[in-house]
Amino acid sequence: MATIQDVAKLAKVSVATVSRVINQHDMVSPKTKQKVLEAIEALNYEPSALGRHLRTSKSHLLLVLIPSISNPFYTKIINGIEDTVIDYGYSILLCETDSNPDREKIYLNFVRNRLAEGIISMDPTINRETLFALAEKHPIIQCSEYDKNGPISYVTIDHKLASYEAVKHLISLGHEKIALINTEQTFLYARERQAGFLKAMEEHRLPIHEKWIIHRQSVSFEDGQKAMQTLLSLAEKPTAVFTVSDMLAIGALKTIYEHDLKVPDDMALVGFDNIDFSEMTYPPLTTVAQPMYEMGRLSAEKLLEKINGRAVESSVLGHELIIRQST
Amino acid sequence: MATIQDVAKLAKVSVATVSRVINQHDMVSPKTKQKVLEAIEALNYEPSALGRHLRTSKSHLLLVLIPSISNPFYTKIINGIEDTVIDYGYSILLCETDSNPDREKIYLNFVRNRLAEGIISMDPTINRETLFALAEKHPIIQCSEYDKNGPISYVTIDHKLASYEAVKHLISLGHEKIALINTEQTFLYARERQAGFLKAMEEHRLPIHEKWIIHRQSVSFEDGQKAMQTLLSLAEKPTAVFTVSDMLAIGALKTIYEHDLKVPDDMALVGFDNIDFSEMTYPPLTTVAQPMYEMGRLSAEKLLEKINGRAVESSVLGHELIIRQST
DNA sequence: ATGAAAGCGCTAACAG
DNA sequence: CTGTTAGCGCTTTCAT
Repeated sequence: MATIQDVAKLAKVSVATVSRVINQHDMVSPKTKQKVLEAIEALNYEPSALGRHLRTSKSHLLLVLIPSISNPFYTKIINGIEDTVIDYGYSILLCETDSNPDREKIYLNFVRNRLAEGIISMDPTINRETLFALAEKHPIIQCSEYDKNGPISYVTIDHKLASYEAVKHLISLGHEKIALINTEQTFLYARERQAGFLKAMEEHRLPIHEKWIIHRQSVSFEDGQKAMQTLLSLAEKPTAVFTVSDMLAIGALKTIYEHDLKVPDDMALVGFDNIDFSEMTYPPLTTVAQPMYEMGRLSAEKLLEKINGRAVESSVLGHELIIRQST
Repeated sequence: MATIQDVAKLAKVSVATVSRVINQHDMVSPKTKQKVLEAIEALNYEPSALGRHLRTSKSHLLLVLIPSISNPFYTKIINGIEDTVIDYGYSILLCETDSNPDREKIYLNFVRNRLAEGIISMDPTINRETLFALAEKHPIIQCSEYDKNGPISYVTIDHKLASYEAVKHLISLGHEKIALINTEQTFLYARERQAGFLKAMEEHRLPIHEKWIIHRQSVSFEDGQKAMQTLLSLAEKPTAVFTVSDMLAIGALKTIYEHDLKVPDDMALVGFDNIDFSEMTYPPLTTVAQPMYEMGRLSAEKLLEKINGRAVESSVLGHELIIRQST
């Protein structure tokens, strides 16, 4: 494998000149440049990223932390991130934490050992103190999940308002017995969306049954199925359900059919995220659209800004209630 | 940021000794080791991956090339890859090519410039010659998509047999008018699956209408919808459709409903991949299960073997026809 | 068991 | 416009 030395030797110039040609520092005469280019060509030379990284202390790598790559919500955000950073010569180290603290530790260390220049965290289960401590020395952006009064800039939507509107929609359709399928309230988004749900219910003096508020550990299809099974085993059943994720809603939908009930007649259903699948279900899901691609794009832009030493603000993006046939 | 020099100075030892402690080369006396450990602790020192990489010419990074992260088929494979490589201290550089040659070029270059130690390619659109040339100098494994007579080891299933069985299943149900929704035949899997389809049809002397074989550019929901629209606009319509991907099948399913037809009564439907969502549709999809996680795991293991200089064989894994209510 | 020193491949300050 | 040179932070002989 040819090095810059080999090229210099063959072109009969110094390594500095070769470096100048490579990096387009154009105070190189056309003929020298030509010689160098020919040598590069002849040796099939490619500058080593390893040498360059050490010298410049820049890896051009960004850490992206997600709980699970199986949720299309995250993959859309990743699309936005990747499309953005590639234009700046950066790449992403995709790290699925699976909410496993050991993995988290390994991955977070990538920024401490300079392998990554910064972090976009979408993992709600991550240890806050660790992240905050890291943020003192390294550029970090939180995407979707964030800490209101923490030191880290974030990109998110107004979860409370969004879920408030979704529940209001259900109420406007005449529903009075409304259930909530949520994840554990350790996550901010879960607390916020629950708050929005409660606000809408209270405003309309609707009954809030403890048994109609289900907390599941994650947002998988399976959790949605289980949650709906619980709901349907109740003596008094709700007529509508608001779920905090399309994945949960789709699982719930399946269980509803297995009980020979009809959506939305026997049970109305609202999801959250507007993943592509949500339009493909039967009936298509009413859901809250988050601007996922834009969230990714913006997070990436902010992180790059931060890496370049500039301060960045947090952003709260808009959402939209998409009304389809499940309500 | 503390370096190994700082640690050495504080502990009053040489950098070599610090390095020995860090890397557990234990010909270090317990007391010296203790001193070093204390200095590391005091300085909050973390070895720089950049320095280490240059010195060892190992980045412990692997390139994973996928056409699109939105397809759950790939995310399952990535799960398998990530779970495997993390145990060996490796991480993955996830690169979505979007079938864009410019991106491909950028990403493939990562292995030429030593940023990545090897490649797992799942991209069918990638330029074969480029990949083959690269494979002469760098460890590469092809996953799912592969080249039969190429120089690169691969992990795949028997696409032809799998689709043959799927179509036989349709035939055994009494269907005689069977359509195929495929992608472009530039991809090996598309050719193989089409061959399996044709073989089953010919074996039973069933009519093969040119108009019943649809080729779409990708395997998105939208392509499935469009393909089914084409099929349903025909004067003579098929009674069953075999699609080469669950994503296509799910899109097709939606279009079938929009035409007020019933599945499987008016139109039977078979997918491919057994993504989680295929069980969530109404009715659940009959599909061919690929061992996606295992494909990822095995690809990773083979790549790591290759990086360590050992030769590896290709593997053809088993598949399974999952019969559900769409047929 | 420990240290001195070379050098991985590159960039950039400085000199000319 | 070009060359010399000093590292970036680490690992690893080779001595001792």
